[in-house]
Amino acid sequence: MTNHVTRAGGTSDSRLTQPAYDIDPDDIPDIVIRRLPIYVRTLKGLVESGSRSVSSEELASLIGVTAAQIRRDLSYFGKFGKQGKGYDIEHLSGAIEQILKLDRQWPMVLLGMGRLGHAIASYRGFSRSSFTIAGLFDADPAKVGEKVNDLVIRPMSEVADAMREEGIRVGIIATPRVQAQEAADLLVKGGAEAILNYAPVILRVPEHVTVREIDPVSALQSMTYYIDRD
Amino acid sequence: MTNHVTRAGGTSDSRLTQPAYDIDPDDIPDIVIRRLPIYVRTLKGLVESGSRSVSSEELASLIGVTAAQIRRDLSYFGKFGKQGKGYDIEHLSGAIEQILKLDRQWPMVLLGMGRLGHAIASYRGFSRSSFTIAGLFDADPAKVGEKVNDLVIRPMSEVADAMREEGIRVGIIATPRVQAQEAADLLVKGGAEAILNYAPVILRVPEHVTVREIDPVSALQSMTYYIDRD
DNA sequence: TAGATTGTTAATCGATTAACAATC
DNA sequence: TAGATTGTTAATCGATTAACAATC
Repeated sequence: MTNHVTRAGGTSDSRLTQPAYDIDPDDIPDIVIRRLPIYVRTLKGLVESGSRSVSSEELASLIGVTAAQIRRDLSYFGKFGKQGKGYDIEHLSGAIEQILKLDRQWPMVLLGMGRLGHAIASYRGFSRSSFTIAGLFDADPAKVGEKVNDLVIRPMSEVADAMREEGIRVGIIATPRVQAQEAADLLVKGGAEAILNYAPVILRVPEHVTVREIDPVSALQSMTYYIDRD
Repeated sequence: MTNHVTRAGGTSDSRLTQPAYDIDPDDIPDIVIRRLPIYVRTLKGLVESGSRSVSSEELASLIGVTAAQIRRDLSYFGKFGKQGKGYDIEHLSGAIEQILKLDRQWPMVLLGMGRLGHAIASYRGFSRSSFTIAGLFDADPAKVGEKVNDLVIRPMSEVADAMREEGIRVGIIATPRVQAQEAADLLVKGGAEAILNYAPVILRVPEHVTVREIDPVSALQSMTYYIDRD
């Protein structure tokens, strides 16, 4: 789930909102990291609505968590608020984006260009959110060469080389289930450190690679448990 | 997250693998419920591969969890294995499917027929997994009447009535962000007890309604935190 | 029977919450 | 200044793991 990064030498600028000592990503619970995107999203919504600052209490009620949790989560990374005032929305939003490394655009490769792959390739939500699909790949020679949104589908065998050449370290798997592990292996070979997996399989990857599953079927299958009458 | 079901009167058939006393769904951690679909999926894979029984140890290594966790999870629901032997794969799989109420087909309504909605409507994975899309709805009159896979898109205003008439209690939201809460309200009005939400918003729903989020952007945004070099 | 593996309890680990001193 | 709200610590809650008696 996590890797073993240690950030290099702390700076001595005491005005930084980041704590002066180094943060080891391994010291911060992954569950906290997974909440940060929701904080950013909600803060950006507040910016749109014209607000300038929020208290942890207000933010918490918007998100549906406790104020204590928000304050504790943020305290892992530094001090971002003002007692009596709350948080400056733009500042906090920017700070979390920096923590998550969302202050840049991440190119991604997409593996598997069936129905699902096509839908993902055409999805507009990624680019607004620091991500760009930069390469499409499929194992089926019949699909290779097809053009999808200005990108040409390339042969699966070229993934690893393409990733290294283009400095891509994020991959999306949208292959059929049985080819997903193979796809993951290729991504790892290409130097992937983050994999978004739409295939219904648990992938085996080295410890330094993070994987997140997108699994609507499992989500549905767990909800029916709670449904009352038949 | 959970509701307040109590199953009616326990049976006296002592051969049942289900415990004779009643299980209150609220007594079982949601995190356990969310793992059950993965157990089923993995067991079905084992059936395909021709195996007849598995130990908790083997199953655990396939899934990437501990054997203790699997045994403890299952113990919430009854006794499914044989000491010295392990679990009969078909039997365990069937038992968990019954617990999750996957021993039937669940009709669903899909709200929002933009790009994403179309992709979801065309997805084949649901029907193999106890779910059927039975109704398509959109707020845009221009889309109403359009035929997608044998289903005609109906006006959003008809959702609640359609759900009640057809006895549908599962809904999928694929509307734009700003219309998602409105869509959720309509689903609740129609008697929904389970909502799969693809829109990037936290939905407000009554306590007896379960919601699960499908949020690939947040998943990506939390993974970049762990990426090493820039 | 001996060996293997379950089901379950108690110990451990980790995350959430409550409380409050610090401080804007 | 008084009031509000943060940042942080300690207490609580909940989930995971280890260990092992029960038993196939």
